[in-house]
Amino acid sequence: MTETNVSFRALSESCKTCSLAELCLPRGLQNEEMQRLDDVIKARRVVHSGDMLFKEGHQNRSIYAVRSGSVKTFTAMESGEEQILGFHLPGEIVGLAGLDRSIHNCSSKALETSSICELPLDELEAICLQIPSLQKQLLKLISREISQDHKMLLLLAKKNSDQRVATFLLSLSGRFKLRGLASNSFILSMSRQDIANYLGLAVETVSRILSKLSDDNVIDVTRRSIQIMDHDRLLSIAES
Amino acid sequence: MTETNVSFRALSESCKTCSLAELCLPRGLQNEEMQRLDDVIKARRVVHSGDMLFKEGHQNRSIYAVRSGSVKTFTAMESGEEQILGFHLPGEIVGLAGLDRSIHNCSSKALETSSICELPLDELEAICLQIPSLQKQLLKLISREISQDHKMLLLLAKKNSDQRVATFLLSLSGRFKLRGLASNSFILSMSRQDIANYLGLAVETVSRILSKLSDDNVIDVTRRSIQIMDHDRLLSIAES
DNA sequence: CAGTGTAATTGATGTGGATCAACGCTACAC
DNA sequence: GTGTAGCGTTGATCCACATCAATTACACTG
Repeated sequence: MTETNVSFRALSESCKTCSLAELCLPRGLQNEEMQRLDDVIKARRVVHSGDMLFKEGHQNRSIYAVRSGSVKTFTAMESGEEQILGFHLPGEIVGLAGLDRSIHNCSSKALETSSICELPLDELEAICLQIPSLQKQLLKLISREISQDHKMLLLLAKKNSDQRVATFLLSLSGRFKLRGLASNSFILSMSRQDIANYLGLAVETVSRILSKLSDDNVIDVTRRSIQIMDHDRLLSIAES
Repeated sequence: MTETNVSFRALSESCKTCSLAELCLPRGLQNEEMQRLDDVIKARRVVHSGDMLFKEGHQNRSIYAVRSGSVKTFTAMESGEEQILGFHLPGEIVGLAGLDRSIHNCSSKALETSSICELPLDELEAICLQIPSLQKQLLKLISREISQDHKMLLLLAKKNSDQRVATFLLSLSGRFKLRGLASNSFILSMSRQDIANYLGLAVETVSRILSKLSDDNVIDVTRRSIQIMDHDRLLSIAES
């Protein structure tokens, strides 16, 4: 997959004109405030598939907003194997687990060519004290992160493999919709391996379930391209 | 279990003299600042086993610090069954998932007679803007919460039942130690059912593993009383 | 466009932990 | 004391998913 899911969106050089502003950190800011946030953003850089945003164990100095493309965050077990903690789409913030400026307890890697805004914590913290609505939005994003993690705890502790895969597809679908993208037809930026790892399953199991869903005409799968044919059915599988 | 794990500690009426201050929100505050935090604390109330601190779906107006005893937080699936998200010991903060003052996405219930400090978000937010080191400590506690959730994601996605139970016991042990309590001999405030639910296992599995660990002289179990006999062995099981 | 490496699929088999069932222990009531 | 209820343990069986193994489908390279 060489092009991003939001390749057709203009990648503005400023939060003020960024089409993702309503989802991202600048939500609710006045024009002048947004300019100050813009000034904080250290760099809007482009990363490629496999590039690291930050590494576990390193000093944490920034959080990152995904502007286009997608990234994953993951942590290593004692044994060395990785556990994927989340996938992040445009408008989502990466690195919130390290807001206290200690060392990173997870790593982050681009899944495809992506555009990333870097926000140094020192400066972000400073303007948060001056712009209460920014502070508020940051807290909202943190709460959302924790809630999302809680949903995953529930998924991993209670749901069977069918429910996990269905829940995963619906989560992606919903997040694409929120971004004004097609929610019933999208490209997976992550491998089956990544999906399996994230969902606590074997690759073969994920593959088999996708095939079964396809046979049952609930979805249509062609390698990384997904079409949701029967959203209700998928939902009832996810929540069964 | 009728008495709390920290029943011997003085339960002060003020953060300034609270023995848990170094673990809790007031960490790093000056004397005068601590007084202002004290003023924010709405109530120091005593709850009993089974009492709810807050309920999923209700409006979120406060966070809570556990002063003595212990509580659990949990969320309900569509089907109604609960999933425990965490256990909270003295000095730990409950309710961080709802810092944005939306509605609670989980519930919290006391596991035993416990003393709880309630901090209304409106006022907490206000003095956070005035006391930067309080703001900092709050962020640290949030980061810790997210990190803890990430450890649980890894546990649920990758660890087998032996590793899960061993990891659980070591986590409790470490947290008791941090509080100056006996780390090798403690009472579980939660039922086998709660442990199993939290770890994504069946009650029978938890029971069997505790028995096996006891047979192997790694721990000693008598109902809810736990003694860790061989910490290193337990660690090697947890990380195997 | 043949050749190679990686990702994904599909089938066959094995197993860890769930489920079902029975029983033991402790606490509390009367 | 005896009864009873809830929690915890232990044993027998089953099954969902992992693992192992083989094959297929692309993507990339020269």
